[in-house]
Amino acid sequence: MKILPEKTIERLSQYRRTLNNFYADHNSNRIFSHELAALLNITAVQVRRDIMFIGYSSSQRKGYNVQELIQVISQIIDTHEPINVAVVGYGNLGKAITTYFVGNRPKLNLVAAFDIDPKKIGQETHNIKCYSIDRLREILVAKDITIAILTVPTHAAKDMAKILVQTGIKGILNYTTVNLHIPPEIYLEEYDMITSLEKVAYFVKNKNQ
Amino acid sequence: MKILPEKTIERLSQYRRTLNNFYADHNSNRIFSHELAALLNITAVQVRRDIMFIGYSSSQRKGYNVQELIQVISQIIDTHEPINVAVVGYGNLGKAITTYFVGNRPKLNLVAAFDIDPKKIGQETHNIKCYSIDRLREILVAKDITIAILTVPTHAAKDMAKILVQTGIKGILNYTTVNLHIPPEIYLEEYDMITSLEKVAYFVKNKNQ
DNA sequence: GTAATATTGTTATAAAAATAACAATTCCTC
DNA sequence: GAGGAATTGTTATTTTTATAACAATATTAC
Ligand SMILES: NC(=O)c1ccc[n+]([C@@H]2O[C@H](COP(=O)([O-])OP(=O)(O)OC[C@H]3O[C@@H](n4cnc5c(N)ncnc54)[C@H](O)[C@@H]3O)[C@@H](O)[C@H]2O)c1
Ligand SMILES: NC(=O)c1ccc[n+]([C@@H]2O[C@H](COP(=O)([O-])OP(=O)(O)OC[C@H]3O[C@@H](n4cnc5c(N)ncnc54)[C@H](O)[C@@H]3O)[C@@H](O)[C@H]2O)c1
Repeated sequence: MKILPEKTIERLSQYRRTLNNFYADHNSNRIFSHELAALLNITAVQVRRDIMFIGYSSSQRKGYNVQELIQVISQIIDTHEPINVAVVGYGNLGKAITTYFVGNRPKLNLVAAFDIDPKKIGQETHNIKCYSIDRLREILVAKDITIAILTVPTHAAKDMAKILVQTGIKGILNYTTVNLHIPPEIYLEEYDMITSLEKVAYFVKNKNQ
Repeated sequence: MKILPEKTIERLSQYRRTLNNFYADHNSNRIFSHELAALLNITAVQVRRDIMFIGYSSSQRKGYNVQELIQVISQIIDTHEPINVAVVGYGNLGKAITTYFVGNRPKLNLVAAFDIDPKKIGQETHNIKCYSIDRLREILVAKDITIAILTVPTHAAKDMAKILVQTGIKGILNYTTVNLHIPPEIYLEEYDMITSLEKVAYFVKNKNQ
């Protein structure tokens, strides 16, 4: 299948989460585009267009089959084999993420954490161990880890990204407040909380214009 | 000034952060559009266009004055009076955020945290106290808090949003994996880590297409 | 002092994303 | 079973965002 737009991929992830909740709550196997849209604060057309993109269709006038839709979305955004993920930097944020992710997605396994601090190394949360950063390459290979979530301190981010690239990582989700420069074949997603908060502040301030 | 595009606001926040770092590192007061762009992995035109939007200009051929540019950006994205922010839900993520924010932005003050758990109430990090959620309205008013960062468990998110709306909050930054439904005059920004990670996984998988 | 070069500022164009419009279909009511 | 209503699927349009093109200007090299 042709590669899908970024925004569609983001929404597909949200659709799946919402559909799972919907199924659990309503025990209904049918959902209309406007129902799904309302749950996500978007328009029904948007939903239908995304669903068109992924090539799924319902019999008209009946709404979508919830289970089927979940499956079709999963076929697109999940991989066949589970993807293994590591947290690099087991501090406040790294630990929060580790706790949070455990068991969250069947095909996205958080399988290791790394830190440089001897006090952190050896710690364990829900069977996820924190390893010494010195063992990064060894463990990445051994556990077939392809994605890293970067939560080291700002000053260490650049070097750590370099090392991750050298070990052959395929994707990085960067939560440090440093913009990384890595080869284009490695997928990089960056998120900055302060930027989000400043955005909220700006639009709160300027909402009546 | 006319309201600026969302993406420009996001980039302005990033520009300011990058400019501050640049100034500290290089002790230079001049930066070219292509330098700033390279630091952020974007194009020089994008930078120049954003700077045009905010009405700042350098004398041609000399690059931008770093300090001035920081100031102009600050005038736009900062408020005159500092904005006060609260974290609602003092768990793993809420605590991480609290620790992280302290002193980070001069005009964005994280001034309180809230929780329902008696064990959390009364805890203090860097002078930020965790209050009982029962005192939400009282403290929001007393401390003039206008923005809330929501980090309660999923099941409590909906109700908490309702309460925040009732107390007259102006903006919410929602980190729970629940899409909120609040009146349009309240600015809402939502971010879901799982969606980001699933996006990375998808584009890692489909990078060669 | 002139030509070449580098850089900005701005307009023009393209690409991406969202919304609107509407035909086709199914279901419901009578 | 005719007519109306609701819903999907798709094309058309608009809006937003990013990129390209390029004139204007300052700087540098000679
Ligand atoms: N805490 C938050 O809510 C938050 C929010 C936004 C961004 N961030 C960013 O996330 C990053 C981490 O924040 P935090 O609050 O968790 O900080 P933290 O200091 O609690 O954690 C950082 C961890 O990284 C470890 N570390 C240091 N150097 C390392 C290296 N070379 N290799 C491996 N591990 C190393 C430290 O030992 C520590 O455990 C920072 O860059 C911060 O800017 C944090
Ligand atoms: N931890 C992460 O890295 C992470 C990442 C993405 C999203 N999230 C989301 O953030 C939220 C919090 O995650 P967490 O890992 O910090 O969970 P957590 O359980 O550690 O923290 C939640 C806190 O909220 C408090 N709380 C419960 N009900 C409350 C109420 N009615 N009012 C006020 N406080 C209340 C709890 O006492 C607890 O301290 C969840 O919705 C989760 O989905 C967390």
